[in-house]
Amino acid sequence: MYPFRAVESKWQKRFEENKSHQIADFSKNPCYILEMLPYPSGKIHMGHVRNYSIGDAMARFYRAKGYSVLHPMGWDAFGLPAENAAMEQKKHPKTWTYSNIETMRTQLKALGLSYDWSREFATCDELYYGLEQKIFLDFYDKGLAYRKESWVNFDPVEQSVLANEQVINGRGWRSGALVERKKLTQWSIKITAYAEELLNDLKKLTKWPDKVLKMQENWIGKSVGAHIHFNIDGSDDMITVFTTKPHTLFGASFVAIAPHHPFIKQLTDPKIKDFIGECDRMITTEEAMATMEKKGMWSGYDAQHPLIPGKKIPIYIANFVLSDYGTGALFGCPAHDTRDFEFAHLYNLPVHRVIDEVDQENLPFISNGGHMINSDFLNGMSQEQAFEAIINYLEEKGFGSRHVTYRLRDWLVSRQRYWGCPIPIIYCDQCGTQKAPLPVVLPQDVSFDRPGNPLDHHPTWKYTTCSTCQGPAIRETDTLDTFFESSWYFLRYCCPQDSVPVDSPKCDHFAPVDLYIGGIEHAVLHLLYARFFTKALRDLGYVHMDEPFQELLTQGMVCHVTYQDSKGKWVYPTDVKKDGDSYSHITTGEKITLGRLEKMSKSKKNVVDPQDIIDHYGADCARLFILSDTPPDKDFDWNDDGLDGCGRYLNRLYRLMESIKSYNNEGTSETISHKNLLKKVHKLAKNINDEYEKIVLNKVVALCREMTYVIEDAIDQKAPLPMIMNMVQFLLCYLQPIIPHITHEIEEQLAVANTLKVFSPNCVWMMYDPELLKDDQVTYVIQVNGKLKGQVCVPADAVEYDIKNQCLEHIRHTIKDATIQKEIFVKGRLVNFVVN
RNA sequence: GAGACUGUGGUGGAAUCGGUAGACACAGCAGACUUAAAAUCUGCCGCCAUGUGCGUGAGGGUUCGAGUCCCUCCAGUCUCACCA
Repeated sequence: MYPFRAVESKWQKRFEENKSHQIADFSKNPCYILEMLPYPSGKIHMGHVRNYSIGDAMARFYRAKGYSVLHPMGWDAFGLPAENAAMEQKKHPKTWTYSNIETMRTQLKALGLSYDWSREFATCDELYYGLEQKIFLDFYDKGLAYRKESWVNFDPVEQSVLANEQVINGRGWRSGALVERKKLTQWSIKITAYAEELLNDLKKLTKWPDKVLKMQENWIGKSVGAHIHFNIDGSDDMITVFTTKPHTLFGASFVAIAPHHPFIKQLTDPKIKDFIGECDRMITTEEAMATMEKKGMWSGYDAQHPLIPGKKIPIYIANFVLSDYGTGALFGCPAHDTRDFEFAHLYNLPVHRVIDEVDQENLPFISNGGHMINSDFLNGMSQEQAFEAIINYLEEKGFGSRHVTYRLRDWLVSRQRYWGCPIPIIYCDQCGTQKAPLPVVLPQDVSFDRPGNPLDHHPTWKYTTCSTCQGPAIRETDTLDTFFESSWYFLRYCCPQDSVPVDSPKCDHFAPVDLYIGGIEHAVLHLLYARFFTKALRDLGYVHMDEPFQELLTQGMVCHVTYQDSKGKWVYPTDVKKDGDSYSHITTGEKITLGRLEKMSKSKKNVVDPQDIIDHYGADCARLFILSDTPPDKDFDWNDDGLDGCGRYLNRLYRLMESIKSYNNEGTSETISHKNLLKKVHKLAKNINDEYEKIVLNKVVALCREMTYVIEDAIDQKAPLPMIMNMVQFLLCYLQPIIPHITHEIEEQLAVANTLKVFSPNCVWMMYDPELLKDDQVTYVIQVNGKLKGQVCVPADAVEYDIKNQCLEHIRHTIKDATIQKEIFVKGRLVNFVVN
């Protein structure tokens, strides 16, 4: 039996003592492999094990191939759970966080992950967030960080802003209180300044999954159209609308504005005030938004149609018009827009058709085809022609202009929270908004005994002096959204101790990240923010690259079946006993029903603790199992049976080693059969190399298992020892990235017995010999009318004529006297006879 | 409502360019070893069944040949969701 406990701790100790995973040689080819950093919530979960096993296999692969691999790890350590823990367990967020980090670091080390721990940091380290404040001020100087009033989700119990995803059915996810829409002055980051570049550079990301590129493209949401100005009857004001279909302007029958459009301020009718209040209350959840009934109210004003003198169209306030998209106003053309059509029906507004196409009588008519009608000078044009023509006309007359709008909004970063990076700003009555001297350090003595932001309640911290006039001033008490920290940590790993946020030469050496691995749930926000930071930091001179992550692998979720008792309560897998086809509770004996496979989550209790797996089976076994059956990008279904199989395989490897150690080499000589086994090894070696390059690690494992059987055959067939040792070198080399402990142990033990050296101390990647990939025999498949009828083995240099004849001989009895009408010959593969 | 992706044995999954469907594993079955068990080893393992059979969600098409390409439909998963 393979003594995994002793072996694993031995090698982990040795790796650490030898600093095996720190970068020794800066002249070699650099390669940066990175996995998304974890939130230190307490202990690691299976998702971490999967993410980091994939990353570690790739890091070890490239290291073994001779690259100087940067493979760091750190902690995304700011965030709300630390404050919740402070309230529930009376622990200081800092204490809680660092103690969790301690636990999780120990766990990651127990998995044998090859991180360069000398570069580790937590984003809540004073050094890290202090330098982040420098970046914030750089953004501020460039106008990329600014304060604006915006509508936010405000939780009245928590006294804090909530992110959209923290609002569930209109209530705060934790307090359960009805969320209010509130207008607050908040710090925002001008990500929209980079919208066009963020969109265009998606083209450069050729090694990103299409799905993620598409999601980012949709998120940025570029729309090309026009601004059109409408004069208001009886007012000096003007309403500007954004539209992507300016050519349908002659079909306009109303203008609709958002409930918070500036024009509303002029309206005094109490009924309108009521209506706006109603709109405010209705919003919040996304599904509700989508299914919400359209409601509108006439503002009491009409707009003058810009192109039809004397024609007036009503101005409505409508609940479905978004105040922060476009101009917060639109014109409705019911004939060619479903939403406008619906609205027109509701309020009996006219429907004017302006696009015609044969056999398309029904309204609303929505398509890119047809030609313009009822539209004066646009009549007869295609939609594209009319689009250009009307924009030119509007610009000429000063009625409007070409305009591009993005769905992407600026990034609101203020949070009324303690456990985050303080926004380094002070407010002085005399001098206004001032940059704070850095670093702005979080005070330790805070209390969480009342709602709201502890920084705001702190008796002294908030009060300071203005750095310009030395007069009294107060600090900004909001902290930054924690996505801020994860937007540049990958640059910091290149220079974790430097006194500047990012040291350009060090960063230029390793960045951009060659391979970034993490969950699909970060497809938009984190990855978009990180891309934005990279571009902004480039423009500030910190880095010299456009994109942070060359290749992206989004690994699938780890899933497990769910169990429920008769009352519908979730039950942990460890509490379930299986008897044949039925399941029962291990202590109460109650009947348990099997639910569907779902992502492992604490709330459904369908979790398996990685620590239990490491304790019972060892790190190599856990790593092997999680990499073996499922491609990294697909969801992984956990089942304990597979784990036993992996344990058996490790034992098998260990036995293989022992049989080699006691191998009797006397009187053996190489035969053709041995040579063929060697060829098999080289063929497998080629495939394994290819699969590693493609990060299809489940196939790497499958092919390695095949290679193991070939070596066992070679031993059974008494192949010469040097040949067997050579085969084992291949196998150990290819398995080492996946199961590092056992492979190092076997290498060491065989090195004592013989003279094998594969990867320690100096890595040599085993490369197959192309000569040995060639076959002197080729198998041809014989088909009749495309159906398989047999196969034949011919010498590799056989000519087409001979092969065909041999095949024909083989199937003559099957086709009897049918005439052969055609013969298809595919070199090296098959012969197909077409008969009538 | 819009879009994207996926669909292969009891299960996870293989199958370069359209060329032997089911690699590798899990589960299962039978046997060997053993006083016995564990471990290990050997064999079997898509279906009907014994053949010119059927079979990659269903139906059609292109082709000498389709899991792979095209069309229609069904199911599931995910993303976006009044974006003017």
